[in-house]
Amino acid sequence: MAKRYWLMKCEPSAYTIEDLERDGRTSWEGVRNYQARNFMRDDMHVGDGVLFYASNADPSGVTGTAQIVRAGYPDHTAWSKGHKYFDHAKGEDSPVWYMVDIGFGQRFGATVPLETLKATPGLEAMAVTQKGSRLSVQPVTKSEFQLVVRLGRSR
DNA sequence: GCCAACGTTGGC
DNA sequence: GCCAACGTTGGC
Repeated sequence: MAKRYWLMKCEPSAYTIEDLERDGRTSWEGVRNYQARNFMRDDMHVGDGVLFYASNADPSGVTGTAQIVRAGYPDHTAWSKGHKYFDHAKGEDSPVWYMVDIGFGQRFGATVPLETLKATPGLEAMAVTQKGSRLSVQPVTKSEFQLVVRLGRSR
């Protein structure tokens, strides 16, 4: 299985690359979008690379990297009553929502801002640089991943 | 905080 | 199956 690459968004008020550096690894629960769910359930594999993207941040952008350390498994928070991600329509017998675990990779010296991503040749096709793109889990190519890492390391 | 763009829901 | 209404996302 060839290694794949992903970009995952999170608001800093929920979780940051600094949190991941401290924790070492974390579970990526709470995704309630079918397209993102499909990527996590079907296409993510241990060892895949992840660009960690801070949304609604100042500035928004890629703050570091991670890797998949556990492939897709049912998101139990969807059927935990009272949990903030509880989804009453779904039962434990037929999981609808999935999550993965990610491990810390590296923290960039500074955020690679969205503005920079948009202005960098070779990154034009990234979903995150498209207007109106809201997908919180999205595939990126190997060259896009490597380009962003290079931008991050030089900061 | 504003608001445009998007995804989902539900009436018909 | 259409589409208006609604809730959410996320840049600014």
